Amino acid sequence: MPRPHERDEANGVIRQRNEREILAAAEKVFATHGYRGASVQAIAEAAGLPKSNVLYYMGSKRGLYVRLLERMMARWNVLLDDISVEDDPAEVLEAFIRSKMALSRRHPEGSRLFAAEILGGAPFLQEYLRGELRDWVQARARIFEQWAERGLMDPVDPVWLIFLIWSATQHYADFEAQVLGITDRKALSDADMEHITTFLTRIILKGCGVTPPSAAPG
Amino acid sequence: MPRPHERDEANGVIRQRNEREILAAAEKVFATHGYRGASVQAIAEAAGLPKSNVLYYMGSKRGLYVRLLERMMARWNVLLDDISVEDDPAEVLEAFIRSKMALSRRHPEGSRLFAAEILGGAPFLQEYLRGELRDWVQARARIFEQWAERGLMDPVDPVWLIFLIWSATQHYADFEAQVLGITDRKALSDADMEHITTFLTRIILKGCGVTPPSAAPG
DNA sequence: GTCTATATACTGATAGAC
DNA sequence: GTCTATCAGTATATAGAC
Repeated sequence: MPRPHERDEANGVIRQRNEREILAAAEKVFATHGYRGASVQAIAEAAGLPKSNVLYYMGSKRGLYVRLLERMMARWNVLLDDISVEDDPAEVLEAFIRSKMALSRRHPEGSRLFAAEILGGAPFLQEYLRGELRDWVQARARIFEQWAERGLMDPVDPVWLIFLIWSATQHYADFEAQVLGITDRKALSDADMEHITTFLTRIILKGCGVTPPSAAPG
Repeated sequence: MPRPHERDEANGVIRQRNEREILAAAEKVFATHGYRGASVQAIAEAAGLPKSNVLYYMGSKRGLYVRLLERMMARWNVLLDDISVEDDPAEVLEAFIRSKMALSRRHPEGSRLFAAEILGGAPFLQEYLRGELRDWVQARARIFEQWAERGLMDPVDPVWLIFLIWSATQHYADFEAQVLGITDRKALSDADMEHITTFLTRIILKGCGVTPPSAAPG
């Protein structure tokens, strides 16, 4: 009878911790170097484990990468709650900008991993972009159009508006190195992020003719 | 006396053409896979040349990459003409957005190459970001502030405004795969780019309280 | 100037000792 | 479950035939 397997609970704990370490390390390495440029060796070193351990836990480099993409999509999906024509445009747009900024803030490596995947032509995410995400964008776009018909905002192209919000908010994760270099910072503080969120909300809401929430009576 | 070297002009033409092919191919491959992920082999195949030919012309992978980054910075510098407090904010901001969109349009691979470099922490561009580019941003920022003091635009943070314009315009090159997937297009047409430029100009100018050029009397 | 052959290091993945 | 040793394949770069 093998002795080392006796305490399964303990091993489960070790496994959990190692998997967490590997996923965190891999997210960073894939985000920095892209799929091809990332090596299992580099991931293992960042996780403080031998290379074969990483492959033992994750099966393959490809499987690990797909798992990370799916984890990021899941985080993303949390934000994708439905909206209705009856909602207040200002509140919805501000919540949209704010939650997207919070996601970039909480998961900068995941955001960069996603960006690297898109930059490389989205070889693993074609299906997601042309399916789930397209449907989500078009549903929101229809609501924006109805708001414009009701005179609650300018008749701007709703899809370009969504892309504008995405690009403006992702920028602070994806181009962090540029932002920090130019502004002579070592990191963006919570206060910085709050200022940027307020700034973007203000420009975008005013830019598409949405009345701020405070001015709209209940 | 060696014979093959007689016609230097002809060889010069071949060299020029090969170098051009290699640079174009390398820009694409580096943009797609990042520095580490790109292989000289893949670049050579894309250029239709043997691998050692690429290294013969370019010296090393690293040298080729740096040369491409510098070429992109040079293209960029063309846009960096000085502006003055006396200029019209609406005209300057529109020209800024329009020229940046044109650059993304003309050199999408270069734009993605730059994006991949920043995404990976800008290991080759630290100096440029903290020097030349920072100075350029701060000079423009000061002008924007003076415009705000004169009541020509809202007192928004000028640096965040520059980042907003950069992110919104770069998006259509860097995240092209996402834009095409979601909007069910095979490519962005010139008309699309013109619509997007008009859209962004409208939102951003209105968003920061700049009066459009037509409304401002000479 | 151009290309084949090769040197040396590293890649993802696996077999097998413990 | 964990790690060492090793596989075949590919990486950058160069030496040398033509």
